[in-house]
Amino acid sequence: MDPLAHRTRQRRAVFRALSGRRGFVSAHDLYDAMRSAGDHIGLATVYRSLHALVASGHAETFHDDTGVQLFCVLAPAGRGYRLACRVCHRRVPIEVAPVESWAADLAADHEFTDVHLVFELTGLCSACSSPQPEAAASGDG
Amino acid sequence: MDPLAHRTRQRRAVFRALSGRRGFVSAHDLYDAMRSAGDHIGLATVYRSLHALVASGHAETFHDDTGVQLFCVLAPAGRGYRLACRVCHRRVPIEVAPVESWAADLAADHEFTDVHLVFELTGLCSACSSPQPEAAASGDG
DNA sequence: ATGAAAACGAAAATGGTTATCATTAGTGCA
DNA sequence: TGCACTAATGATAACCATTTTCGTTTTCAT
Repeated sequence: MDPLAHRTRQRRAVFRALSGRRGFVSAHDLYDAMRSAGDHIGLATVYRSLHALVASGHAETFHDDTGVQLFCVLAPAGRGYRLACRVCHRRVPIEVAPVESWAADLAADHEFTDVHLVFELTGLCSACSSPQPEAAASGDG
Repeated sequence: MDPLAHRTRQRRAVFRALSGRRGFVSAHDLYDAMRSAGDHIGLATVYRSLHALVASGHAETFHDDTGVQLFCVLAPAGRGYRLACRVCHRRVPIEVAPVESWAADLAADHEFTDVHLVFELTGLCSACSSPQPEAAASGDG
């Protein structure tokens, strides 16, 4: 099934908006972005479309530390992973094969099947980290 | 630091109640159980105590498929990463150091700082994947 | 026992997600 | 192309887990 073959304009728009994102987004963020971009769409429709995309296997989702559900276009093996700057959104393609094989290996080792790997690596690129004030740099842990 | 050394009766009670549980519990479930058992305690206090336990490293928490936060006394491995079964929530502590160092290495290689690694590995454990009836407990996927 | 500070509990507030329902858009068929 | 039927939409209310509020109670140190 082709996600772009979805019946409605809105669902296609959601898929396109999600595809244009690097990394995971919350439904609300995507909604805000789409409205800002001029799309006329409702929050409920964004949620429905996102869930439809997940159900049909075109997107994946998980809940972050605060319980918010995040979405991302499904990354086929070997594609979609990247190192992204949280400030300027610069993306660096990375070779994630070792991690994937490590994960597959580990899962098989514990007799787990149907393994899902959610993986996202973000940071501040050299350009964005240089002039950053150091005030709130304290990471916990 | 001994979790039983917490200042208040309530916090001790929450720790004891959580310790008596085999798997993960939601704050509300624990609250209900404690009230049923005769404890006089408020919901907010259960949440506060649970979070304090997590913060002090005596419990761990994650969000299930529906976004509900579940708690459990800390597994021996300590770190937040694990391989988890999406059906029965059985967890296998995993050695994630190689991935962390790989990520740190990669980030440094690209001059990224303040790196965030979102990493989640889930699957179906041997018990849950073998005799899956496709009608009843079908995990959509 | 006494005072200051922290924790408590009940209830209200918060906020992300889902349900409702009148309306609109999309699909199949003549 | 036009019509009828069905599913999708969108504004808003409802939901519900979690957090905050705030007056009261408990704890810790003296």
